[in-house]
Amino acid sequence: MKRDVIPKETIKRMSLYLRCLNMFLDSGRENISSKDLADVLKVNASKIRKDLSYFGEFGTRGRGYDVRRLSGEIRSILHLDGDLKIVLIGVGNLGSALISYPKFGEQGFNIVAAFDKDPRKIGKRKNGILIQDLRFLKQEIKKKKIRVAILAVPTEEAQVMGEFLERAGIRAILNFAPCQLSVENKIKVAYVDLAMELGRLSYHVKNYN
Amino acid sequence: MKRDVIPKETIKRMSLYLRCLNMFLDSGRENISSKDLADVLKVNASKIRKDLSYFGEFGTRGRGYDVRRLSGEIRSILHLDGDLKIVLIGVGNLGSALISYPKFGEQGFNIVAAFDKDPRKIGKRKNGILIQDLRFLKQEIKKKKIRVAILAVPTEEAQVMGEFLERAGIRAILNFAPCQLSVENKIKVAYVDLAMELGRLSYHVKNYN
DNA sequence: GTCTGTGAACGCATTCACAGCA
DNA sequence: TGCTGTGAATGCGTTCACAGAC
Repeated sequence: MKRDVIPKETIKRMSLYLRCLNMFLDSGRENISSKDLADVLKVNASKIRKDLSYFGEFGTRGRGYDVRRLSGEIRSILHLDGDLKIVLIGVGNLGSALISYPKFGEQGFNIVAAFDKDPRKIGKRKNGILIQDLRFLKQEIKKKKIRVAILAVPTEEAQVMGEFLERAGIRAILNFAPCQLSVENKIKVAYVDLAMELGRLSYHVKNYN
Repeated sequence: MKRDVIPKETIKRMSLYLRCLNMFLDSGRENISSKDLADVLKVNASKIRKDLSYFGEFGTRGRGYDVRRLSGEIRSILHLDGDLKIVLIGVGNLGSALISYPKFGEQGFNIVAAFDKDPRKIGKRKNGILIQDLRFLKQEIKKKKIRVAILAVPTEEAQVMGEFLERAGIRAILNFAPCQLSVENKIKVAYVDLAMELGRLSYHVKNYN
C-alpha cells in the first residue's frame, strides 16, 4: 500500500498494538489474527489491518500475523528498536515520579539526563540520574544525541524552557504544563493535559444516565 | 442550536477555552472575540464558535463574548462550578505527585481522599490527605459523594482496582496504567498513556525533515 | 462595519464488504 | 475455509462562507 498519508491516529495506535503484541509474546503466543488483537483492545479488526497496511504487508492470509515479527516491525516503525533517549526538564514531584517510573525502561524509553533550575537539586541524583544545571543542557543534548524532551516544569516556565529546548536542538517535546507552547513548527509537541481529561470526565458524570 | 450530538472533541476543547478565558479574566479583559481566542490557542475561529454554539448562544454579534459570563457558562457545562471531588487510588511516586499538584485546585479539581494497599503508607498523610485502607473505599465514596477516580497503580493491579471502583459506585476513571480497563460501559474511562505519546514523538523524530 | 451562529461543503478516519492468497 | 489487504461507502469533525444581529 502507498505510504504517503498516514493518519495521525494510526501512529498513536501503533504503540497500543506494540504493547499488546509484547504481552502476547511474553505469554508464548506465536501467531495472532487481527480479530484477536481487536478483541483485547476493543476496537474494530479491520481498523487494525488497515493501520498495519500503511506500513507494509506483515500478515499471512489464513494464518494472521507472526507475533515476534510484527512486534519487531512496529518497534522499527516507531524507531524504538534502539532505546529512545529522553531528557527530563524539571525534577519536581512529577518529574521525580517520571524518572522513577519503571515501565519506561520496559517499553524502550530511557531518561538519560535531567535538569532543574533549583540550585538545591543540582548535583543530586534521582534514580541514578544526575540532576544538572540548565547551563549544560545544550552540550549534554549534543553529546548524548538526545532528540526528545519531557517538560515537567511549572506553567509559568514552560514557554521559556520550550524555547531553550528549541535552541538546544530538541526535536520533540512532551509537555505536562497546561499551556500551548510556541516553538518552531518542525518541533513536534505532545500535550498531557490532566485538566482537559478531568473536565471531560466531569462532563460525562454530569450527563450520566 | 440543537444539542443532540456534541462531538467528543468539542467537550475536550471546552476545558481549553475555560483555561484561556480565566487567563484573560485575570488580566482584566472583559470582552473577547472568537478570533482572539483562536489566535492564542492556534485553532480556527469558526471551530470555537461552533463548539460554543452546541451549548447555547453566548456571544453578541459585532461585540464578541463577555469573558466572565462565558467562563461561567463553560464551568457550568463541564459541571466544574462546584469543586469536582476526586478519589486517588495508589499513592506511589505518581500518585504523590498528583496529590501535591498545585494547579489542580486552581482549576476546580480536588483530591478529597486517597487509598493505597501498602500498610506502611496507610494512616500517613500526603499534602493533608489521609491515606486510607482500601477496605474503606466504598463507604468513603458514598459519604463524600465522589464520582471520579484517578487510578495510579501498577499495571497489574489496574483491572482489579477498576472493578473495585465500579462496585463502589464510581462513574468516571482517569487511568494512568497502560492497559485497557474492562468496566461496565456507563463508566467513562480516560487514559493517560505516556508510552503512546512518546511513541508518537519518536516516530516523528525519525521522520524529521 | 464587526463579529456571531450555522447550514453546506469538504476532508479525514472508520467501517464495510469482498477479492485474493494460504 | 480462514484471514489478510484494500477499494468503496459511510460517518464524523472541521472549515467555509454568509445571513443576520448589533
